[in-house]
Amino acid sequence: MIVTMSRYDPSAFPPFAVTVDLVVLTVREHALCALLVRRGEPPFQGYWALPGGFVRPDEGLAEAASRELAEETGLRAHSTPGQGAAGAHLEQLATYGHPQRDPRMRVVSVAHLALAPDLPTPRPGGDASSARWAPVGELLGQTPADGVPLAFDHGKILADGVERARSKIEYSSLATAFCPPEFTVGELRQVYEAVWGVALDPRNFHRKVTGTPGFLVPSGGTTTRQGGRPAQLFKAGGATVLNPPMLRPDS
Amino acid sequence: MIVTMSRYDPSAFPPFAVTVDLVVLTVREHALCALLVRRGEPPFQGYWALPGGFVRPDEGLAEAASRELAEETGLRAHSTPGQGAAGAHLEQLATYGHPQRDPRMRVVSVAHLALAPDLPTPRPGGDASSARWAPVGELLGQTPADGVPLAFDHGKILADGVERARSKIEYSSLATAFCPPEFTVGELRQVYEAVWGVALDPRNFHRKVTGTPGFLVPSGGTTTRQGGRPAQLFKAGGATVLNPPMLRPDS
DNA sequence: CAAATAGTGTCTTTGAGACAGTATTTA
DNA sequence: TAAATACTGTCTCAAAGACACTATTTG
Repeated sequence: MIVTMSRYDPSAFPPFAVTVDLVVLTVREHALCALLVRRGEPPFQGYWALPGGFVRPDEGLAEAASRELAEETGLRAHSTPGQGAAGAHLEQLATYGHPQRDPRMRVVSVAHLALAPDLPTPRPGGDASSARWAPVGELLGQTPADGVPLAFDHGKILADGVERARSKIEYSSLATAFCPPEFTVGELRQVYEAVWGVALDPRNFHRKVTGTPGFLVPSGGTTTRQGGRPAQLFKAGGATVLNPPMLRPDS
Repeated sequence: MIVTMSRYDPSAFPPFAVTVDLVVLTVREHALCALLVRRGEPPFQGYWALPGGFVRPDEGLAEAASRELAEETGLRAHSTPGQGAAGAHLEQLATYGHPQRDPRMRVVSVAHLALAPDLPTPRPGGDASSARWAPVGELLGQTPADGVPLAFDHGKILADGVERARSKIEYSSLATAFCPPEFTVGELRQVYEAVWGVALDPRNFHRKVTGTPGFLVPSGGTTTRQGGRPAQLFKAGGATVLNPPMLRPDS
């Protein structure tokens, strides 16, 4: 497939397929989990893969990612944090275009990262034969026992997405994207603990997040769904950048 | 150009052109500057644009960006900081794929960010009729008087690249990519001041960078090229992540 | 000499981490 | 009652910002 082309003549261009792949993350049962779908046909038939699909001729990249997300999960996407409910945070992650990443032809994939609160049960969309939430710890070589790798270069894409999420909750309010519309400080702390895989001091965490301007806004109510003394309920505040940032231990 | 396709059949895919565009930044005369080339043909004939070109059928995205960088500047790219000399830092920035971003056809551009030390004079590559280093302050609406916008969506791409550079020198050693192989603490401070557009206290800056483990390594020599008392020369150290980070004033 | 840049020291304030202690619920 | 979670306060240490001071060059 050699195509003669001049540098400024797009009518003679080498043809590529462009897809979007999604790293959809949530926190369930104190673990960071990613949405996977099982491939129904070759290549990599029977392997688990990230959800995704072709970008249509007349839609933008974010639009395609948003459409795929809705097809796979029913979530509506937005790029500002704090909506909760049936919404997920969605942002572009990176683009993967190794010439042989798809054995059939040249495919460039624009990966996106979606962060969502815990959802009922995965809803397989399109023609994927099934879908599941997989703890990322079991997928990223930390537990190589479970070891069937993901299809294509999706293991690398997932690792990049997880790393992006881990670093972004340090200096942004994105951790609230993993929470329902109203949540307690303890629930937010469990998000940080699950995403970072560390234990945080509940007392210092409380002082920190309630003292960071614009991070949390009291919603007025309280809840005892975590047991113990009733906890104040909060909504995400208007701040998107945290100043000072949350500090990840060790690193 | 409507193409019938099934979700998993890439032999019936909607055709896209894929390009790489480069945000090449350097610091000259105390100002952050970007490399621009003038377009020789429509659309946007006579406008300034970011350098870039088509990805070839058998090359990867980083490979294409590296090739374009060499064609436009003669720089060899690497993705680890501190090489200096004829090398530039190169990393993927983001991908831009609005359906109408190129009036001729559907083009998806994978933008890359390159950081280079001050270079002799721009070397127009390919068939660009000329090239220049433009101070980014004059391009980003901060001085709207100079006001001819860039071609396509390159103004947005440039803004995203500058923002990436500004934030990345906070927590990484990337500022050394703007320096020659050996440099003084004062020269490194001028890089931070030019990229951030602020004045920093030379004494606190000196204490900070020399106290951050792995950031700088004394090379043994001294220089008086900045005037005044001879200054120690340093090379970039092995650290890529700065802990604690450099703090940008105000923000 | 003055002026410029390099480098050190010192004080104050902010904030992170450790952790004691109190408050309010459920079992 | 014990146990769990929510929250407040206090101490210590690290580091950022302000800035006085000394060191070594050029003009």
